[in-house]
Amino acid sequence: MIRKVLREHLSKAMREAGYEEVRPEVLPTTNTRFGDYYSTVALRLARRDSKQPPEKTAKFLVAKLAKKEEIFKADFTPNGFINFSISPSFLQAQVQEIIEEDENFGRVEVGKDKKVQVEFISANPTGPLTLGNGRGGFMGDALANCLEKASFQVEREYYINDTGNQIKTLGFSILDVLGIKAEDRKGLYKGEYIVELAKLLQKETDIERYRLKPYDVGGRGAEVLLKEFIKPALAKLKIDFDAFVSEKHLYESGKVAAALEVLRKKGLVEEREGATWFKAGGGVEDKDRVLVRSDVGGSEPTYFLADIAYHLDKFERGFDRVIDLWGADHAGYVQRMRAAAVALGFDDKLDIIIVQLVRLKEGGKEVRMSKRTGTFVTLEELVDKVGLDVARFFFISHAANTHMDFDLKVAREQSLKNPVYYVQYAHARCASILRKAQEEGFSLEDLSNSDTSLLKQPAELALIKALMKLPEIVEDISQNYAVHLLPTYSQITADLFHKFYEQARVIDPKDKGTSLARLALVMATKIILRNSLRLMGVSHPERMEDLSGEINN
RNA sequence: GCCCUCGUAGGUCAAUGGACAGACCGUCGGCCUCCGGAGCCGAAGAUUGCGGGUUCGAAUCCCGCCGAGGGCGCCA
Repeated sequence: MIRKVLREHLSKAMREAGYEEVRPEVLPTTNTRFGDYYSTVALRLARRDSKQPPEKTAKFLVAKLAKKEEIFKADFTPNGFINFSISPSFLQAQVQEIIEEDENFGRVEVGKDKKVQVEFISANPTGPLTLGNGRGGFMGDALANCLEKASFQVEREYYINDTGNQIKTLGFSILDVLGIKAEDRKGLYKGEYIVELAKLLQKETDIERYRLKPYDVGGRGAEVLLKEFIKPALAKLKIDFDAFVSEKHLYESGKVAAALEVLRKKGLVEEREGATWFKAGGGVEDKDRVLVRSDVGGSEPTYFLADIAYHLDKFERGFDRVIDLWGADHAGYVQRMRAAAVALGFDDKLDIIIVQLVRLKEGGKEVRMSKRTGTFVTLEELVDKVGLDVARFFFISHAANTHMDFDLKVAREQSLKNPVYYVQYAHARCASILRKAQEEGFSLEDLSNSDTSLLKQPAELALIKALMKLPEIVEDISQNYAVHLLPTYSQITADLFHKFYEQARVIDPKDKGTSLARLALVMATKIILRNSLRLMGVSHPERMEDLSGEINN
């Protein structure tokens, strides 16, 4: 990874110069005018030592840098930036490396010997998956893929909230459509799926038996819903989980009660007003949260206590890092979970990502989505309309904290000119060129041994610079969880490939050497695009025709 | 009322406190005797919601206001 190499060189130069900053930032430039990477250490140091102008520090550090003409050239500017340009010979060698590493290219070691858990979707088993679930689902899946690529041992988990009031409500809702009217029908779940669910339940069991026990009907309903609705949907969306953990099971196995004891032993618990409270500390009562409710005889634990038990369980399972992706409707809940994490000492191992909800629009007008009113678009409907690749790419393309609007009409109209096709087309084009080359009698077997030093055109070198950044992207995402960097990166790469294609003839029977070098570059591009698309869970067609059938509109 | 998040070209979004804020869609104008035109080249389009502050440097950090979304003590 070139960024790392530059960092190390700069770091060494700084140590030799007597500066403290051991791991200086080295960033890719946004403008090629300034080379390929740059560092602002000189500017940063100027803050500490105002007597030394940045330019002078930059000049001094550049002079200290070991001469590595075969890897990079360093320069400084009057305003104090240190700029690096990567040498063509280094770039040319990258093409061979990418081909040799193939599927493995992009792998980094940051997560070696570390276990990480990603918990995502965890949609309540009271209805089909929503667009918001899709956003969190695709992001969580892509994040898990990236963490794996960063050498973490990754586990994907779905937490099932299969207990509590919502289950009772589900039970009432099912009974209601079966003709057993609930007293208070206001909060009931509505929609086609409740009717379907009721039919399924009726078929498999004697509902009469449950007539007076809505909670049991709801419990069974949740099981069926998970099995018949949610899990098939996940399969269709190509999201795999390693584990489904049941909240109910946490209760049954005594883990919830055990968690309360842990808190009690640490002196974090207080009985007050008939309830049991978690003491947030700081001597302020208004941040305390209820662990065991008072209104049901002081015996019913809250979701909060169950969640503490759940997280304790996670860490008992030996994860070095736990990442929770929660919908924005849980944002207010983060603070109390964090407080519990601090009190129990796993704060530094827990990361909570809030994924903003998706606002649905129809022809520019907002449509309220609600399981209770039954007006919502399910993830499956969306995928049926625009295709899985488009849906995945679209949801991953937005940073988790941006509020996104989703207009099904627009999505359908735009699905054919979706940026995902731009990337897939570049991949198919690579495949096509390679096929053509074989027809023309070129052997693709040992492209990694072709003379890539013939790749000297600006468009060729620019493309290589993009290709070799994949490991940096993977490393960054494994640290900052910004999976939306992936679509952006793949688009930039595809863009540079298309530009290269337009101005450089790859297959030229009259110039075998250049042809082979360019074929190597095409092969390397194909590998990078394929690896990136895989990380996003998006298909990488050999021919664009392979995608037809993907869209059903 | 309080808390969290967001506000960037006409639209959808990028941009790790760094250099002249980048793409795509849309609009306008070009490019196929040749490896896939689902492509390429060019043009127009931005006072980064508004006002202050911190900094050598702010879309990014802090304060206030406006607008949007979400949440609010014992629902999950």
